[in-house]
Amino acid sequence: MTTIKDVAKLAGVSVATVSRAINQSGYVGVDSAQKIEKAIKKLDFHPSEVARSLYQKKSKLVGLLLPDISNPFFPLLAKGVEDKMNEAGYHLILGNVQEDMAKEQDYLKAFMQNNVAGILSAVDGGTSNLKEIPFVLLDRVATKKEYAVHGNDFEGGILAAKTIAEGSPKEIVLLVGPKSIKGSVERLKGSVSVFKEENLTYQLLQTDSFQFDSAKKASLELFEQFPKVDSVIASNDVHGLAILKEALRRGIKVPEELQIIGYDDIPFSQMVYPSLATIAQPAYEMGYKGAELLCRIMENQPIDKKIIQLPVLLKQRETLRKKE
Amino acid sequence: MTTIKDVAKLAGVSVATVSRAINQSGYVGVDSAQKIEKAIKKLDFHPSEVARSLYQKKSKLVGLLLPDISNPFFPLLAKGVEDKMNEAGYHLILGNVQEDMAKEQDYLKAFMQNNVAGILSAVDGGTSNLKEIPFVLLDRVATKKEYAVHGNDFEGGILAAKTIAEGSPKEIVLLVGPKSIKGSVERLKGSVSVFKEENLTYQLLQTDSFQFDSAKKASLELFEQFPKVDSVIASNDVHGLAILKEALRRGIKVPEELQIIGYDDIPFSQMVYPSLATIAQPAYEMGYKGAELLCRIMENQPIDKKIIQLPVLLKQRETLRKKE
DNA sequence: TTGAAAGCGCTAACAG
DNA sequence: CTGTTAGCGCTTTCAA
Repeated sequence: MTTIKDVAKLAGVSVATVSRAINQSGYVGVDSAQKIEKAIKKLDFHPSEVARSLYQKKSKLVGLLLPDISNPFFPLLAKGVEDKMNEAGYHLILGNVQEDMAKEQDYLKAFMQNNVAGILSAVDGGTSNLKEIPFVLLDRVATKKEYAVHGNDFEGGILAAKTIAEGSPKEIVLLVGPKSIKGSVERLKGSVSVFKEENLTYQLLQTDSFQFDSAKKASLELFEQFPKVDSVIASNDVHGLAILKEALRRGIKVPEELQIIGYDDIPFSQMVYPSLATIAQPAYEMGYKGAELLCRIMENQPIDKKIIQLPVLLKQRETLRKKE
Repeated sequence: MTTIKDVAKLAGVSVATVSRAINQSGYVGVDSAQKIEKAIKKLDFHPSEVARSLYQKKSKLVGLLLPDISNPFFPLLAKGVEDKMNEAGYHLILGNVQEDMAKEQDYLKAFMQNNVAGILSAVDGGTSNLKEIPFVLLDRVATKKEYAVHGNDFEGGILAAKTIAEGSPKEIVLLVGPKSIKGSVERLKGSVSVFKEENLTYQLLQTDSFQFDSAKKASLELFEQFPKVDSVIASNDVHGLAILKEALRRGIKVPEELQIIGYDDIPFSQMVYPSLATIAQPAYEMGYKGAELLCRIMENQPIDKKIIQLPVLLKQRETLRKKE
């Protein structure tokens, strides 16, 4: 490993000067600068981030906590985060927290031990003692965190319900995600408000999580418990797709006999036939905006909105009955 | 931030003793140990990984390079890597390299600057000057790397072709992934060997990448260029699903008029109807095994197999015509 | 069994 | 404009 010392020696200057040159801080003579640049090239020198962050008590790393990387919504989110962070010169420590509180704590600890400059989290667990590390919550807004970027879940719930209402539903089933997640509750509220207004009845089916196994399970339960269901609002696209598949398997015609709407708009929702209607959340943008917000916090820039709510969007697709 | 010094002071010993106690290296008196433990608890002390890795010239971080995190194959791989690495006390710096050489180099540099203990990569680019950092290649085996874990692509190609051959194919189209990726070539070879043997004709359709946009494009091209196609071997499941969707959209009966087989076995392949037959690669296991191998290298343990080839497995599903 | 002290590679006063 | 120097928090000889 070549160090700043080697560069200094080769360039015939002191390490301080090299440091100044690298960081463009303080004065550096023109010829010194040239000699240093040459030496750096020659030695293929890259300053140690570790040493730098030891002194600065702040690294160029930020932590990213995800609930479930195998749900395609989150890779998109992660990509948004990654792109913005890379632009700003940061790199990510990834923490995939399978809804496991212990793992979350473990990661948070690791983040601190590595002097991360900030944390982005799409996990709603007990964010406990994060002292003063800049922290931005993504997607799932917990109790009362200061900074967050999330979709307008209430509005999403309304949109989904209104859309379903237009397909002359006789028996609606509403899948509800984990109650511990605030977004689930908001969506439910939104949908229910519509049903109340339109005097529609509905049934609830609680799901354990947003994950695959839960989706499969829910799709079986659905038809068992509600054999006459003709309209489903799924808690996310993974669930929506599972239900779509199960319906087709049973020979139920979609959307004639069963209409389905999902949530998220993951890429696969367009890759099935009939394509899954859904409420789109801008996952990539959410990540990107969250990262932007984090950058502002880290750089002590003025912040106009501490909580950014992104609009959701109805994607009319083939699992929807036409308006009468 | 509380430091080892604070602990030492509170425990009434020297920092050296605290260090020994933490790392269980060297002698520590019983009562010293107790006092230290108490002090650590009381101060909620977590040793700085940054300082440790500065001295050791090795951090508890490992780099993970992925070609495309939005392809569900890779999150699974990543999860395998993450699980094993966490068990071994490591954390991941994630690098999502959208088939972009510059980004890859950038990440590699960042990995070095952070003193990563090792690198796992599913990207086949120019791994250039990695000095002596332990390095394991995943999935896509490049030229002649020393350590790697990958699926048996040749065998996979054979399996796919044999399976298709059993469905009395009249017109076979074989989608070929990027030629720069060795796996694509191997699979092609495997499939072709079967067709030769069985005296079957086939057409090739080259695809640009393994990603979504490419899949959509390929699905359109396929039916345009080969309107009479009745059997498809897709370059991966994303492509397989895209073709399945397009076929259904066109009213083509699957599998009666068109049989399809994919590659990878991503979770969504089971979540469509008809479910997509595929050659399963054990993504999670591949990640896990790769991480295991890396750990062995990092700890200088003896290594029995430098290149681990994982078996692939045929998943008979509903997009396949029955044997006559 | 323990502590003093010398770094790991870099940055930031502070003199010159 | 530049160099000297004192750390950042931790580990590890080397004496005691």
